[in-house]
Amino acid sequence: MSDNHTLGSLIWLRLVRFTNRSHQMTNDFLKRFGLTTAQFDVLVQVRTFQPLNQLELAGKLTVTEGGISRMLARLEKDGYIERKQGWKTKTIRLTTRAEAVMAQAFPAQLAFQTSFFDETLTEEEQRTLYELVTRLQKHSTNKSVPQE
Amino acid sequence: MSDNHTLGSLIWLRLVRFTNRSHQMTNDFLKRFGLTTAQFDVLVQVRTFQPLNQLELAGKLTVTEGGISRMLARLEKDGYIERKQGWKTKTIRLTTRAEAVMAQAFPAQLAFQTSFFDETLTEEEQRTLYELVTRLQKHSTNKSVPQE
DNA sequence: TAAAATCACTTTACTACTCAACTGATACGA
DNA sequence: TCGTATCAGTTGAGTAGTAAAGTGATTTTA
Repeated sequence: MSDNHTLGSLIWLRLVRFTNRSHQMTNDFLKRFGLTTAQFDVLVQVRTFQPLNQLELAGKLTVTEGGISRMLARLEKDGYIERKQGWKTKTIRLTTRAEAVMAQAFPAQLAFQTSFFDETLTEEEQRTLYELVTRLQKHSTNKSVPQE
Repeated sequence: MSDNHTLGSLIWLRLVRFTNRSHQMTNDFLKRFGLTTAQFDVLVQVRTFQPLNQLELAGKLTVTEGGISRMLARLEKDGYIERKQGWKTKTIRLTTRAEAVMAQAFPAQLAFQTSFFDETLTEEEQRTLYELVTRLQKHSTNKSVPQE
């Protein structure tokens, strides 16, 4: 281990480059359905948890309220979601158009995403990776930034 | 394993949420040095590989040429880097100001980043994770998006 | 019951990226 | 020597995010 790196920092770098590349390729892949990676990500969450409000959705996507507000405005304009102002909150649902697109896009994207892993890791290795990454991800939601 | 998920897609989701959260927390952490995560990432690469040109740098950061062009324009304006027009290419170097900032920021950020891993995984587990992620990352640089 | 707090969401100004069209300099073939 | 190709970098238009201030309707409290 050199002065300039720790095992953790090397893992971090690989993770960032990998997720970045995958994000770009997923964007490219999803073009055939007229969706971006971020839009697809939102639609999957809405599809799974609808009806839900904006704050709940922001939490699930690890994005701020402001970010969700804009994103949903675009998706609404494009006819993918509906927002209904209820008692204090806006309730989000997929439109039938989005349901139709997702019925095609979801299994295709699932297969594409899965191929990244199936082409390099055995099932045993994937299980190990899932366990380690799950611990990391759960820890990161509790962790806070140290004081200055 | 349900109809809606594969092991690979579950790993992917955890990875995206984890890198996203870490990115946000790193932004927060680096504020004390007046840097963003993206700027820090660029400065580390320049520090390590200088002198280098913009295309080389774009490759290392898995970012497009256009993205690097804008980013470097900002960093130059803020006095962190210098660009010298050579035979066809622009050669990038850190300024003494950036060297001074990085001498402080680099070890601090290294320790912060490392803590994410040291607080949840044993050294043995980190070694395993590094090996698996390395294979994934290398594979992702060769892989291409399937035809429509 | 009028002022203050709360709550979900929006907006403003910004960073950071994408793709694709463009610039400007050098090289090269007819 | 005059197009033409190439090549590094820039730019325009757009998406996607951030932090922080603002809105507007309720609800609490003094």
